[in-house]
Amino acid sequence: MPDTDRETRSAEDAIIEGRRAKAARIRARGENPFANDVQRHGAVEAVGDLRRSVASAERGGKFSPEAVEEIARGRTVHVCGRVVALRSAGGLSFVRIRDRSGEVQLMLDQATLGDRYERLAEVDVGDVVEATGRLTASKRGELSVACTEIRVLTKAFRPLPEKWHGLTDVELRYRQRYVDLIANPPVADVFRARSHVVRATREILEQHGFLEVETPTMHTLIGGATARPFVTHHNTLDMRLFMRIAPELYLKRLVVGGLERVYEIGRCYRNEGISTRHNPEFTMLEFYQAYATYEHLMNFTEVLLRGIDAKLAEAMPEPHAQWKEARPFTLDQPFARVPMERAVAIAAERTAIPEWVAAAQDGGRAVVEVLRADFGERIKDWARSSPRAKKLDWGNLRKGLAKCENEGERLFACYEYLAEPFLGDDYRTDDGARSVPVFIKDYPFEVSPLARRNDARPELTDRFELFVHGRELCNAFSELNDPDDQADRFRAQAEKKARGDEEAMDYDEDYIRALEYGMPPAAGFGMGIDRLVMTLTHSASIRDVILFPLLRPETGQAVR
RNA sequence: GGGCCGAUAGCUCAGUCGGUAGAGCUGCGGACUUUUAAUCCGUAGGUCCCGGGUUCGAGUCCCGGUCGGCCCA
Repeated sequence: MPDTDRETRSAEDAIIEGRRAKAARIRARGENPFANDVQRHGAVEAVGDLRRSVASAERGGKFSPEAVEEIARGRTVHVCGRVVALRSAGGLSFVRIRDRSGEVQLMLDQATLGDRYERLAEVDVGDVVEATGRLTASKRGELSVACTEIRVLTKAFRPLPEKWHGLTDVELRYRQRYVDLIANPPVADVFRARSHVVRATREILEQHGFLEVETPTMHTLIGGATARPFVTHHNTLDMRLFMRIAPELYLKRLVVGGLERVYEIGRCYRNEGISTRHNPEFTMLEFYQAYATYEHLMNFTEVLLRGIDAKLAEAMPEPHAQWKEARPFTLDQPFARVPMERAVAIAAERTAIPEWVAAAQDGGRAVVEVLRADFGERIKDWARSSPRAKKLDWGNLRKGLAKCENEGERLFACYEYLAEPFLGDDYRTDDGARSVPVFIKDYPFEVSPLARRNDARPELTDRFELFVHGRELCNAFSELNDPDDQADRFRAQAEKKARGDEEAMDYDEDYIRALEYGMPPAAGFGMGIDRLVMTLTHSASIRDVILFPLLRPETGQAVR
């Protein structure tokens, strides 16, 4: 029962109709409202280059018309961009356009343009225009192109969001990122920063002799991390495939193969919840270096992060200065290095719970022993001992400990609930103003199925994670290259899986075979690029650094 | 998965005790030859997220749902 008569015309429809009518007028004159013959005027100049070309005429952000014109010497400039503001003062109009490099004002004078001045009525905010003219400045010191020509290159049918507030509806921002990027310029800066971060990462790794490689993203087994995978299917081979959760095992095969220093920056997929720190697909950097240990990699991590930040600062000085100021942490001083047992002991002391403080004198393991016994009634006193104790997530600490199957998992659980939430508070600069990144190192082997055991204390592994202001950023270790030990660890994982652990790894026979050919001693490193960009640009959500984050599909939207 | 919060014009937001749906920006018409969120005059624009309930009457109260945000897992 179609009911077309009931069709209502919304305000937006009316605007779109008006803009289509303007496009029709342009067509009626014999011009194309979707023209693609820009180059007939010669090369288009980036407005950022124009601005730089007359930089010496600038004083305190303002340009003097005489100084600009003297430098420009009447040369005709040719610019293209999107109209972001439109103001008319009668016979003189101002059009602000933006291209990838910045913004510039166009001045349109009725006396100069004559009849063509009226065509300005066909231009709306949001249109893409082309203009030619000579470089000058307005009386108020705004760098401007005094136009001899302007035309619509691309007519925008839909109106942009409100000019002052921009687009703030978070859902719309993610669903229509193209609008977000136009309406909210700082958003575009974050994605420019992301590109610089990835490039800087490549440059630094190349400098250190690493080879970039690409390994499969569709795996037949689950490995390299503990996470639930996405499952897919290959028709011809009638084979189940998993989207990779990590590239680790393939990269280490390449170390066996003699490439010695390899890295990959690529998409990984984890079939888990969505949060401000998790998107189902994300970008991971992993690198592997033969003849290095996790101690080397701690040093290199500091070099890498400072190097990336320095290159970002060089590429985007103004936004970087703002981000750096807003950061609650600093990269400028040596990162803290704390064994996990020590981190637990320190955290226990800070709770001021007498039993815990006493146990902490004998180290983190002793604290774990105290917690191993049932909390019983003591939990009431414990939880009230201090402001720090009140902040502990007691319910999950208890639940987490109950699930543990061994000493290593218990130490890790204690670390996770006692120490990790406070890393940003506990490791600070001398003046206390900012947090200092901290390497937590020497993880129990039971929670590190691919890491090499410590020679002196085989119940620990040569592994670290880096936390920047409490946010996990990197995970690295000396690689386990003993095929028999690795086979044992895989078996333990397979048993976990058989008991219903959906995040456990599969037994990878081919990987064991590779290790049996001999992998040189090596250390490997993983870092989430998304989280790194969040950290450096002081973004609150991973969705602010992923152009098109996963969202539920739109519902109830009629096809337009 | 749980808790809290939100959804009203294209955008940003008000909407009192349940009683005719509001503003600014945008749009449209007009004035203005140096604007900078231009200004001034006029004018148009609504599936109040969806479904149900209570009521003489629901944007408002109740129930269910959808989508989103934040926090926790």
